[in-house]
Amino acid sequence: MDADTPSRIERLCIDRGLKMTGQRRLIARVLSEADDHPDVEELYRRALALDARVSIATVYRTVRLLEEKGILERHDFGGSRARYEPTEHGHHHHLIDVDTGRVIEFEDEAHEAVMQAIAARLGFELVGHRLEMFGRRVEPAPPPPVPSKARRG
Amino acid sequence: MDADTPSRIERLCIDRGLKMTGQRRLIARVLSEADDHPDVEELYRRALALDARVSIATVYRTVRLLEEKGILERHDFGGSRARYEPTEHGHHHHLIDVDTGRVIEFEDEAHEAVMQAIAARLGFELVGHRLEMFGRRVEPAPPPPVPSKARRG
DNA sequence: TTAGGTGCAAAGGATTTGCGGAATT
DNA sequence: AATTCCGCAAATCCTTTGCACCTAA
Repeated sequence: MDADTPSRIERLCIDRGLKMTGQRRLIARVLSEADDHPDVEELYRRALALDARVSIATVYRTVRLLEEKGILERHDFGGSRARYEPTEHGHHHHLIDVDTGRVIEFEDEAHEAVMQAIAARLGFELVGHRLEMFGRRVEPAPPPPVPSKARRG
Repeated sequence: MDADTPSRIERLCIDRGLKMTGQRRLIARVLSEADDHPDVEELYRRALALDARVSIATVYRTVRLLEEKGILERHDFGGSRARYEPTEHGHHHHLIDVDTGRVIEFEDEAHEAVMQAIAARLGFELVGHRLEMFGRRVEPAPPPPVPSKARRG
């Protein structure tokens, strides 16, 4: 993606009337190019690699702002820090590979339907829900010698 | 529950060979009597009310120990601190009332089945999962003057 | 007796914030 | 020009820990 072309997230920011500074543009670009679920530390690292004129405080502030604007979603995948991803593709959930830490996204209509049904049964209107599954690959090749970084929250 | 009768949690601790100190007995009792999902601060408060000889550090240590032993489950309901509940009744999940903060527990076989199916479809063996729903009570009375509820993402 | 638990206060890690200077509309 | 933002460092919040003392087994 060209550095001068407004990134997808930058466009969203503009649409919502946010003042676009150099650092916001930068962070928006990093977010737009991410296809994973980075934490603030990681976003900061990626942003720094493109332009050193950012502070981690600004990344925190921006990420928070974008979450409030509905542009970003915050997740808790069990680690100690929050991880973010752009709100875009329809409602989906996450399967975390407990051996590698890799996050697989998925959506499932049956599941959505069940959610609605459960809420209704309990007398509630569903305004949101969150699902994380933790799994282990079924009979993969013998696991690599990479020590799993078991971080606890 | 009599203060001298071992609480349910205390029994579990004994079964797992944990050294039972006065503070552990106390915390075990508080946990056994809780039917909600208190955070450490709250557990500490309740314990203090029964016996002042506890420190919050011990509550933190105990809660962590019991979680490692599988006696407690830690939850993240969106607030800033972790909340705990005894591991007991079968696998269940939580519906958080977004207006009152109240937590409703439920279990649902259909949902469990769907979980398994999703994991299998993705080539994983399910080792755990976490589900939280956020909802709002549906009132039987006619809807308020504001007709359309703008769906927020 | 001895491994392990406890209290206190200090340390830690993630995130927020006050403030003076700087950039955007 | 007015408003909002940024960087820095200090502050917060929740949680963990080092250390000296205490206690269950």
